[in-house]
This record gives sequence, C-alpha cells and structure tokens, in this order.
Amino acid sequence: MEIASWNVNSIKARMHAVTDWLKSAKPDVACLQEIKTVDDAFPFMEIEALGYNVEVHGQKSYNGVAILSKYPIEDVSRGLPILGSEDEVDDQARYIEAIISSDVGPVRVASIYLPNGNPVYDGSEFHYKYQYKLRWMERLATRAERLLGFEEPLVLAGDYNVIPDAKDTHDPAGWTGDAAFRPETHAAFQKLLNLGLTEAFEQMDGRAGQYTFWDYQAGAWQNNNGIRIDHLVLSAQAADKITALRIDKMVRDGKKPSDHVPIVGIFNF
DNA sequence: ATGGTTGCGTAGCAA
Repeated sequence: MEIASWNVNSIKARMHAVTDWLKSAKPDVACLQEIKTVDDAFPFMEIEALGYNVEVHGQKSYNGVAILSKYPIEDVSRGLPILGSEDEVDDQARYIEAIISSDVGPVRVASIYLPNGNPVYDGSEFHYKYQYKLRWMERLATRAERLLGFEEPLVLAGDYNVIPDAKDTHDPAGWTGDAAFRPETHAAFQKLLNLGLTEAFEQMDGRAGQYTFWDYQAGAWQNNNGIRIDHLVLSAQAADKITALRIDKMVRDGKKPSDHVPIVGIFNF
C-alpha cells in the first residue's frame, strides 16, 4: 500500500497538478493539506472519477485537510480535541483522521496541517501564533498517545512545519529562529516521537539535502533553497512494514506548482 | 535589495 502526503496550497488552484499526479503516482491513500475551501466547494466529482473515496475537513480561505483513498474510509473524525477535552475542537481545520479499510487489514491514517507558528515573538513574549503551534503539538501528542494504545498500523501524515535537523535545510543559518526550527519546536516534535513513533524519512534514508518545500520567492526552487517539513510519522506496526519513502520533487517543476511536493510511503501491507 | 511570490478574495493576511 502506498500512502502519500501533499500540501497542495489550494485544491482549486491545484486541480490540474493534483489530478496529473494522482493519475501517474496512483497512491492508494493521499492525505492533502491546505485545500483552502469549504467542504461544499471541494471538487469531489473529479477526484472520485479517478477511483478515490474522499473525506474532507474544510474551511473558508485557509487551512483545510482531506483524505483520499482507493479503499473504503471509515470512522472519520474531524478536528483535534483541545487539551482537557474529549471532543471539543477549535475552528481551524487542520486534522482529519480515519480508518482505511483495506483488503490486507485496517490502517489508521491522519492528514495533519500543523500550524506554521510565525511570527515567534510579540515583543518579549511568544506571539499567540507560536503559542498556538506549541499547544497544537501537545494536542497532537495527546491524541497520538491514545491511538498508540490500539497497537495498530498508524500513519500520521502531513505538513508538520517542523525542520527536524540542520541537514534538512539548505540554509540552516537562514532558518535560525524560525518557528519551524526553534529548540521549543524540536523539543515538542521529539516528545511526539518519544511516545514510540518513527519519522519515516529518518528511518528509510536520512540523507542531507532532501527537501519537500521550496518557497515561491527569491528563486528558492532554482537555487534548491529548500526545507524538509512534510513527514510520515509511524507507529511500530507501520514502521515495521515500510519499504521505501519517495519524494516526488519533479512535481515542483510542473505548471502552477504548489510550494510543497508529495511524499509517498510504500508499505508491504 | 528590510526585498521577493502565491492564494484567497478583492484589502490585507497567511505562508
């Protein structure tokens, strides 16, 4: 089974790129982020015509996540509970989770759009946006801890807005102090992994200079001034089954590209 | 170069 993650930066602006990629890559499951539309305006028909079931957690103008799957999608939940609550969520559509009911057994998958978090400071205090990012990472860890209790294949796929290490950016000095590359962000990401999760790229490859995002500005793509912020985070039951992780960077050369490219995990289940 | 680009929505925010 191939499970992918892609921040498309608006599904409506990206339909040509998305359908082209779905037709050629043919992932079994694709987790999309930043669809930037409400559910009612999502292009269900065009994507279902390619053989996918679709579940969406949309929002007007910003954010928005979706799960596409060639297999049935069950037990869908939208939004990440706020701390201290079972089911109360906030109004930013950044999380959708479901069971993929495949013929080789169930896999739980989440499509995650972790807050960017910039700017970091507001005067001498952390800006509310960075506080929101750190708090959201705590909420994700709380949810992950609960899901790990089920001891099943689990793939938390998405745009984490976290550069795990200096080797994951072309310009470490330039990213110093950014919300994606701060010690507090690294600590929160490590705390998530310490629950017993594996970041797939680190397990499968780990090489420096493999990026998933290049800014639209200042010729970042042409200069390979990229960062690796899109990740597949796996339970042991999924990490034991992954055989490869691919970054479809050729998509960045397409017409009207997203600033992110798809990542694809290949699992032998 | 305190810049640069894209998307949403039609001004200014978010990334």
